[in-house]
Amino acid sequence: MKKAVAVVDDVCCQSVLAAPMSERDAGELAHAFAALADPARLRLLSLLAAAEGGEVCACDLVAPIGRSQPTVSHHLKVLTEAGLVVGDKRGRWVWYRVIPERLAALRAALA
Amino acid sequence: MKKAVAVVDDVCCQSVLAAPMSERDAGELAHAFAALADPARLRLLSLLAAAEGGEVCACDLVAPIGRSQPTVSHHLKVLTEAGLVVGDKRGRWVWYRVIPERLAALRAALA
DNA sequence: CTGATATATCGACAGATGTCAATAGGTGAG
DNA sequence: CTCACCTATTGACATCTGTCGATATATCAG
Repeated sequence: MKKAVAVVDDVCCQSVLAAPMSERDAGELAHAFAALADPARLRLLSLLAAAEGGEVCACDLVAPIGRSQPTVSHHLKVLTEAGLVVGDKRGRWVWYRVIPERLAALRAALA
Repeated sequence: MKKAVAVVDDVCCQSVLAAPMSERDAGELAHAFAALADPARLRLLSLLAAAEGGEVCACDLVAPIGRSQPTVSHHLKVLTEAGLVVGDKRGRWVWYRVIPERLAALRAALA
């Protein structure tokens, strides 16, 4: 039984620069970088990272991003599936926070 | 008169995590990450980085990537416009190499 | 000049992606 | 229970993107 982030756990640790990549590895890493290849998602990440307590209610993410609520929800889903953020449901609200280890893994892939 | 890489020079140095990003900055950074969001381009980067001398003739990049010559040329153009590689024309051939500072800048944006 | 080779560009097309309006699902207040 | 509110999903649509075949451009050999 896989956890939500398990699908991307194995993209963590090899560098693009170390040795020629297989098509499969490159595809997985490309999918991870694709999660960063959108302005709305980068802004969501920066809002979460800069927040006090490290987490923000989804309801407070719609207005700053300047997109509709469904669009923001969509981007949060993409970030979640990429393992970059995680959402915690508390009553009616969902609080999102960055998963720094995942960002570090992508950073390491460029080193 | 701008140089080829000048258009992306200003995406270098701010971190996603430091503070909320503007839509404009996020758009530029997203465009940079988009260059990494393709398996063929990641494989091209890894081939260049792993090569002795740090450079490879474009003619030797087509077969390993498993795409047509026009497709590889297209990806090399995308990487070039993103400032990640540079091509040096020598006679009939073009030798490509990675620009490590540019990769480092993207890495820094995740730190 | 002519032909061969390397690279880039063009045109076309299928598939992926970002966006919104409408709506569904879930939760708490009264 | 009923209503208001937050979040996610669905459906539709325009745009972007990766790919290839065909072709253009450039360079060198003979």
